[in-house]
Amino acid sequence: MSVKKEPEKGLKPLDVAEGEKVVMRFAPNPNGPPTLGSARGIVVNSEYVKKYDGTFIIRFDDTDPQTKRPMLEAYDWYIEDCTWLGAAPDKVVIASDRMQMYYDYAEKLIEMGQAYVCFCDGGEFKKYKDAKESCPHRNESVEVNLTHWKKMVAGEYEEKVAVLRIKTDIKHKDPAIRDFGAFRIVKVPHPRPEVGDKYVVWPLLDFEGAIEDHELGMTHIIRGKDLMDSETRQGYIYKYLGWDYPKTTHWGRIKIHEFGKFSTSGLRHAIEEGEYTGWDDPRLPTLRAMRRRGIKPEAIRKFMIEMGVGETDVSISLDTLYAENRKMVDPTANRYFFVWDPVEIEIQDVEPRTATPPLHPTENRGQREIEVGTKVLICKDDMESLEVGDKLRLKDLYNIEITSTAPLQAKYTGDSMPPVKKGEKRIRIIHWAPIDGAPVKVLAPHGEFNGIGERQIANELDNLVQFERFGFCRIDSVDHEIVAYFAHK
RNA sequence: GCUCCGGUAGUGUAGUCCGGCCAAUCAUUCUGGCCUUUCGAGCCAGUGACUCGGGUUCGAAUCCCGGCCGGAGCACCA
Repeated sequence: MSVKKEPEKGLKPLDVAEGEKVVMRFAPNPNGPPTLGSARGIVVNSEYVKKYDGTFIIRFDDTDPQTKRPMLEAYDWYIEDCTWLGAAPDKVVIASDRMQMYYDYAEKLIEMGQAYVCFCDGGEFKKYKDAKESCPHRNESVEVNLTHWKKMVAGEYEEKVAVLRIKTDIKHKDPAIRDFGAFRIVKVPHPRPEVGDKYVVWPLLDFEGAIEDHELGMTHIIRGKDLMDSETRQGYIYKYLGWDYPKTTHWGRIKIHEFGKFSTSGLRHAIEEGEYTGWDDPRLPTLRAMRRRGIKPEAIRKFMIEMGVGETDVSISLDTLYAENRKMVDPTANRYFFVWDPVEIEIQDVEPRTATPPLHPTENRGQREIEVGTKVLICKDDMESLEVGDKLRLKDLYNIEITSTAPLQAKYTGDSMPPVKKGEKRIRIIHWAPIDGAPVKVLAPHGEFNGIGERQIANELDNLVQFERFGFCRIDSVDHEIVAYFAHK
């Protein structure tokens, strides 16, 4: 009766029947690499499957060789990225391998009198539909429809001439439901070589999905709310075939502030134009880019799970994801100095020495060693605010006082942190780099940064480090120069 | 035009099914403070919300009706 209102953690429970074995799927069209948007589907579905010890299936809905043409490499990329996200599939199904099955069911439905070949063009059919009237082809006999269907499959009609429709209720109050299309003709070969030009008649999503969800024994489906009407449409197929429909949940659109609106085809075009370096360019919302930047899969999982499954459209900022990632990497990320837009500063009255800043401010991970002569590099940004007489501290090195700005010069004023008097602001601390440090390039979503960093950064290949006062970066390569990908502050 | 769905702080969520424990949870952002060493990390604190109007009720974020706002479908895309 009175149920406690405990704050609920994670995903809401699923409606699972006694003894039911949960089967769920993620069903992308591989027309590009998985993005942060895909991650929601991957993570949430796989998380439910983990929770209920079920089966997680990846199904490639690749039945459109033309408009949203699949990309050959993307099939593997999906598996790769799912595995990276901790969502390795129990089973992988490719729709374009299963065409005969779709044809068999189509034929069966025609024989039952529940599907017909329609020769109306789009506008023509819409008129009938809007008037709640049958088109002339709807009442053709089973025999005639079968003949037409066989000619259609055999490639005897041109594109757009014929389509197979499922009979629903032509007078249904919702126009979206009335006699939807199930197959159309596309004479463009499929990109997969094993499929190629074997088929000219391709199923539409509502049909393909309906058949597959039943064939694969799906118990629960989570999908975008743009597919809400699908259940009603597909329900007719299920009714004709005597099947039970899986339990469905819908979620709203997800928009990410940092990336705004993007389309796979738009991104592909921009990459081809050389606007981006590739599908893992740090400015892109792909999972490959996230991985390269050092975003942990666990952070993405947590982020998506906490977002939950709601029907409202969400417009989120990546700050939350970054914060999650930062918590995970902060204890293990070593600290280094990286000076972008470096300028030289000469320090007078000082002996060369070795600075030994700690690798981490709180974890006891040892220290780095930096040889310092009489000159160091500091950021141009820091330099620009300096005036003669300013006192500041070079972090983990010593204190200086600016003596000249026109060649930038300072004098050494002591090793220890000056005591802070009450009410006074603590001395300004800036970071620096040795004059003979390693060249470093940072590729970030907000631009490219070039400068000099500590030489020891070269030992951190593939690790996530923090460049002090700059942000967390993954060291991507250490060849002639160090290349780092920016993760977040 | 027809049909469907949704609306809790800047953002995302918990709570809504089964009204009282909700002057509303958690996270993030923002602001401020702390730190013998990051103006950017860390630590601490603070600001900040039930779309509006009616109704039912002793009592409504929760139930009902209406308005407003937002989203989606009506494709030979997925």
